Amino acid sequence: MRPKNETSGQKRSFIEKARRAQIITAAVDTIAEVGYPNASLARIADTAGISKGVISYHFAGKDELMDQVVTDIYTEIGESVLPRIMEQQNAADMLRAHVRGVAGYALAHPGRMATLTQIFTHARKADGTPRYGAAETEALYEPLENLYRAGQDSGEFRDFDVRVMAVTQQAAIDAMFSYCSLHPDHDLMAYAHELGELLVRAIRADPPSPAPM
Amino acid sequence: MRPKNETSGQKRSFIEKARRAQIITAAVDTIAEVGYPNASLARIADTAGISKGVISYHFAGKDELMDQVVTDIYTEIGESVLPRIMEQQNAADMLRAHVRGVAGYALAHPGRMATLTQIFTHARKADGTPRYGAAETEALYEPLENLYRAGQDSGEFRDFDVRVMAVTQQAAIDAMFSYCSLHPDHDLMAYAHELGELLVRAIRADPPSPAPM
DNA sequence: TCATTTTTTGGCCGCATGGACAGAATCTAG
DNA sequence: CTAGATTCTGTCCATGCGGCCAAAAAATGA
Repeated sequence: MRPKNETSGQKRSFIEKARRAQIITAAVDTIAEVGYPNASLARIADTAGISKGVISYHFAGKDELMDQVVTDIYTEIGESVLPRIMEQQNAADMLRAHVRGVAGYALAHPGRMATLTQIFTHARKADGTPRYGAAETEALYEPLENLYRAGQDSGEFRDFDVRVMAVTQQAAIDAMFSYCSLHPDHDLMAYAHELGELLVRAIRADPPSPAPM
Repeated sequence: MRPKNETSGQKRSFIEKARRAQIITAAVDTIAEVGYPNASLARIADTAGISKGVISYHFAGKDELMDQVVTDIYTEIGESVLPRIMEQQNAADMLRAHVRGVAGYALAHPGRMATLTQIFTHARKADGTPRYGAAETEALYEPLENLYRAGQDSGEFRDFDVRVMAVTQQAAIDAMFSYCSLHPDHDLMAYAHELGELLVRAIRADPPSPAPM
């Protein structure tokens, strides 16, 4: 029986939420450590120190659990990065803030970002097609494209295909995490700084003249 | 018993090679169609129209089969793209030729490229770690970095971190394929052209003056 | 032709997975 | 204290995997 969450009120609901949160945390840690394909329900339960059946009790299945993990991390990233972007004064700095902000979040919450990409790349539906496909990535591209267009309107950025650039920027950021997790000696923030510069130069407007001093 | 391939000579060897090639082709087609996680030996054998045991007879295991698939496609790409790069006269055009050359190969051999990335991202060793990791990607980055350095030496390119750029370019190309396979309406060559421009601009030297006519 | 070798078949094995479930343990309310 | 609801445990199950193998089939060579 799933809990009713109706008349029982606050305390029951709190326990319920706490258990779910605990399981989600265990899922994140497990995926980050052993990768999605090896993060079985049994292993996640083991990490949480509970029996496997508890997961089935609190979640409809592995799919719902992964959905929760994704939305949890996703909203957390947004809350962390968006303010940093909004405090910038121009589009180029916003772009740089995006790259560095995401990198900063990854540093502050090791494994969270890796877990997200693990789920995105490995989770599949029953028929074998990727579970998080076009719709989810579209949500990532849209704000980037708005940023590009704002820069184009203000004259900061040249004319370019915003969709290609959005795909490229997102892929470049993903690759940054993959590479830095594989080569821990490479400083992530330094990488982010360099990548931000690459991206800005790729789309900035041509300087009308050799800017005089 | 595995064949000896010693005194028996040509004909036996030819049959052996043909079977292996047939199986490899079936593996590529299967992975491209249903994705690596669903491309079981049984399914690959089914695609090839043979019994599952034949694969075990001609290959040591799934790992060796995948190794063959990877090296086959990989050398084929090199043979297709390298000449196009070499006929260019400067580093920027070489970079553009690289992007467009890989895109052209993907168009000429649908599924091959997707299969390669499928194997890279999903194939795992027994312990769960990725089977194709740092060493394989390093082989991809090295020629790119040499190209960048040549451009830097000639003054075409500015000073930048060649490693970050190599990772970024490779990731951008991978993303191009992922995106275009998900959105078949988006023209791949047009995308490649746009991406080439983005990448060149990201690293080209600052124009010393508004180039006079 | 027929013995020998090479190749293929189809089924079996051990293993791991996600999910389901009966029953035990725990908590809550009267 | 007790009855009932809630939560947890451990086990069982069907499924699908890669790999293995005995025996059938086909190819080869004398």
